Amino acid sequence: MARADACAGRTLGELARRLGLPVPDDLRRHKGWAGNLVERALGVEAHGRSGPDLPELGIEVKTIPVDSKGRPHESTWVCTAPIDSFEPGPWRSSPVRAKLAKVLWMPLLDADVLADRRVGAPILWTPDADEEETLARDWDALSELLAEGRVDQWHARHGVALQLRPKAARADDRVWVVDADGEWVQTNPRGFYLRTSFTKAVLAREARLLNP
DNA sequence: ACTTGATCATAC
DNA sequence: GTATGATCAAGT
Repeated sequence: MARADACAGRTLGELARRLGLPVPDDLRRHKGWAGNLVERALGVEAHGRSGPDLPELGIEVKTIPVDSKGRPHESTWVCTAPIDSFEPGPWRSSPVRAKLAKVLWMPLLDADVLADRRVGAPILWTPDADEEETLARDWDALSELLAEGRVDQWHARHGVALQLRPKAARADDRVWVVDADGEWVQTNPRGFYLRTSFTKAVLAREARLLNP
C-alpha cells in the first residue's frame, strides 16, 4: 500500500520516465500499457504470469480508467470463461471469486494526453456481503448457461455485475464446444467481465469509506 | 450515451 | 493456443 500510495498523484509520464519506458501516443495499439506500467511501478514481480499479481498477499492489481469524479469508463476483465465441457461449481470455488477476492484498484484519471493521466487514490477491495451475493447470483446463472451448452445465450446481456463477452484476438477465432443438443459446434471464446455499473458502485463505496 | 461485441500487444 | 494487461469502436 505504501508503494501504491507513492504512485497516487503521479502522471503516467512520470512513472514511465522513472522506469525508462517510452510513452505511446495513444492506447489503440498498446491497450495494456498503462496496466503494465503501474504494475512495474508497484514492483509486481509476477507480471505476465498466471495467478495473483502479488502471490504472497493474494492480491490482484487492476488499473481502471475513471473520470474526474472517479466513475469508471470501462468494464473490467476478470478471467476466461470455461466453455469447453464445463462442470458447474459453486460460487465459493469459482475462478471468478478467486480472482476478485482481493483487488487493488488503481484508478487512472482522464486527460487529453496519455502521459498526463494521473494515478488516483488506490483502493484495496474485498467484496462485501451484498457485492458477494450479487456476484454469486450472476455466477450461478451464467455458469448454468455455460454448463448447459446454451450457446445462443452466451452473450453480454445477462448478469447484474458479471457479464459474458467475447474474448479473443479476432471475431473469427473459434473453439469447439458441446451445445444444448449434445452436438459439437464452434463458437468464439468468452470471458467474464465486471460491468462498469458494478465497478462504479464499488469505487463509490470505497471512496465514502475514505472520505465519510 | 452507453453497451455489446471486437480487437491489440506481449509472455509463456 | 492460453494467459497476462485492457480499450476500441460498432451497434442500439
